[in-house]
Amino acid sequence: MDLPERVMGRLFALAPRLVEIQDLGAREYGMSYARGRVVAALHALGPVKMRRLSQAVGVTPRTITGLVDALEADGWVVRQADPGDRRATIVALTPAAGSSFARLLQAYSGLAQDLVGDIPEADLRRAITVIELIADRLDDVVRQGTAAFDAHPARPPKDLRKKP
Amino acid sequence: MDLPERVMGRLFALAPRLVEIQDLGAREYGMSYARGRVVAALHALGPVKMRRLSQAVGVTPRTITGLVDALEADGWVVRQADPGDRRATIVALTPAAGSSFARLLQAYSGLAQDLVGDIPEADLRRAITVIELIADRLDDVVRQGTAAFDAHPARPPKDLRKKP
DNA sequence: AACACTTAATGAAGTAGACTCACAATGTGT
DNA sequence: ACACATTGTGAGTCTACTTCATTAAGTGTT
Repeated sequence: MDLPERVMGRLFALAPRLVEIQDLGAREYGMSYARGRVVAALHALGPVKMRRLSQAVGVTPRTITGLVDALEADGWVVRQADPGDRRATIVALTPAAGSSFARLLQAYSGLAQDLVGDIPEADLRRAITVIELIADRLDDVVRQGTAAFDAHPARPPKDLRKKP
Repeated sequence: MDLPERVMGRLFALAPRLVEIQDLGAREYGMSYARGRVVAALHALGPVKMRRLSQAVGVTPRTITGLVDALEADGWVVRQADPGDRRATIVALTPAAGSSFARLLQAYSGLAQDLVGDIPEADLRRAITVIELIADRLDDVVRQGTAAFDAHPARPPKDLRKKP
């Protein structure tokens, strides 16, 4: 088996575990994975409009409405009017949520130490480079949709699926 | 920011994209991400009991029942009686599904070439080592549940959540 | 100023995937 | 033979996600 395949295979296998560990962390703070991603985006971006938040998280605007509803009910975020655009809503972390999330980030920092703290610096730097390159290129692939698979004509074994 | 944090941060950011690209591939073949994982597990393991399949995929037995129901309706898998245990059901890929999935794997192989085919072999090997190490250790963390976070007492900002 | 067009957020309705709990059928050990 | 464990699934619920439709508000054109 060639190397590129193996790298991607390992990463694909790792992905669900990375999601799971984030899910565990989020639930420890009374959130779900999806809501945790919203809080993380807000932590990184600061107060933003709903529309922008939905793009950052990678879901439709309608989905963000629901997630923000839930986070607002639990006191994680507040909705504010946008002074410059009366159609828009600005979402912001509450101060309490900000410090809660900072604690969660600290826990992840400790986890990171446990996981890779003993690996030589040079190797870590190389790994970061590879991972970043994959992330950038994967971004393009995702943006172009299914183009990566279109070269290989694909059909399910039978076609008993419900028609739209 | 220290290196271990950065490595894990990049990986956490990469995870949703890895999932998304697998979702795209699965949908190209008329499946969803979750069903694709079931088919992938069957491809790797061969015919197995429902129970074992649920462990391989990492969901409850009840969830596998539903996924296999759907895959069976679309002709991806068949249920067979277990000769050695009349309680058990053995799930197997259909021949057509086997070759369909092989084509999907080929598409991923091409994708892997596009993504990291130009990276020096030595770097790829190092990256694989790091990723495998993380996967192994993360496995332990996930198995131990939330222990990694328990050191950091955590509360949501308010406690307005519905009580169980 | 009035018109058409676009954009922002959300209501309504539906689907998929995940969970827990309960249960009947079957297997296992004392 | 009896108690206990295991296997798969029915029933019911929840979260996250989608699309389509709607209301309100901004933007641009004549």
